[in-house]
Amino acid sequence: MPELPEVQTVLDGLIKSLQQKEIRTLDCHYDGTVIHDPEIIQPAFPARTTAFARRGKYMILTLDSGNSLIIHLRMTGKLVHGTAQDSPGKHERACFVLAWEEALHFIDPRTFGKIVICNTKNVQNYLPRLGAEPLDEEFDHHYLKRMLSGRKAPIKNLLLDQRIIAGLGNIYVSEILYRSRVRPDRPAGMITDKELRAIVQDTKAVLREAIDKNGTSISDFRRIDDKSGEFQNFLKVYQKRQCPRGHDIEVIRLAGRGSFFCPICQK
DNA sequence: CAATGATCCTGTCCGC
DNA sequence: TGCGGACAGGATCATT
Repeated sequence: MPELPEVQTVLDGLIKSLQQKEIRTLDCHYDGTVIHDPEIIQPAFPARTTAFARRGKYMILTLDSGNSLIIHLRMTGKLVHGTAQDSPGKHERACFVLAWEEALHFIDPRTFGKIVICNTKNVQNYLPRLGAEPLDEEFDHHYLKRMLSGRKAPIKNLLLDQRIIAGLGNIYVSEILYRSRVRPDRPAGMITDKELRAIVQDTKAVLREAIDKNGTSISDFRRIDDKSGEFQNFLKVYQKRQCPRGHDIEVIRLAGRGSFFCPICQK
């Protein structure tokens, strides 16, 4: 499940493998995967990428045709660098055809992923309201306190809310709360200042470590070169039976998702 | 507005 | 061997 570190890993791979190469076409092999803005500047292709950016779990590529690409991998999407001769695989939903028979294949078994091509001036219309970037200075305990004060929903639900923090998903929220020693079902508004500071620090630390390890490959996530990330080897509670201190992990359902935590280490 | 639940979708796993 | 059903979950929409 690509979260911020996985998206950043894919984006870093794109910056290296796509660079300013000419994109000749964007083929769609599954109805609904590629979304066209009515105000696309024609011809959209061929085009070259002039800027690569990430906002939350969205990748935004600025093209020199006046258009932009917004890519969201959702659950199972991946981009794989290959050749244009590869016949579309069973789960290939779209394909960027490059010069010299190169291609970027968009593989997405569960079909939730999306690629938007839009006029660059319309990019914001295709992005939802997103909260702070967790690695920006703006994301500190003052911000978190402001967003969570008075809220009664479990802390985990709100850390997953992209309108509050952009980029966290189920795996990293579980890991962050374990490090901060806060139970995921605690009402968010009741978290102490000291704990909020810990959550902010641990969020930044976990994300930086995970980016450093090229993300977490739990099920489908792969890098552009189809290699796995390595952070799955450093998870402490997610899908674990015991925490590092040997206590049994408890699994509960929050926000419709499996939530792993240590009932002894986390208060 | 806040909180919760259903929905989309398919590969995988489990029990029979 | 194969079938049905539960499960996985990011974002969005509907409901209370």
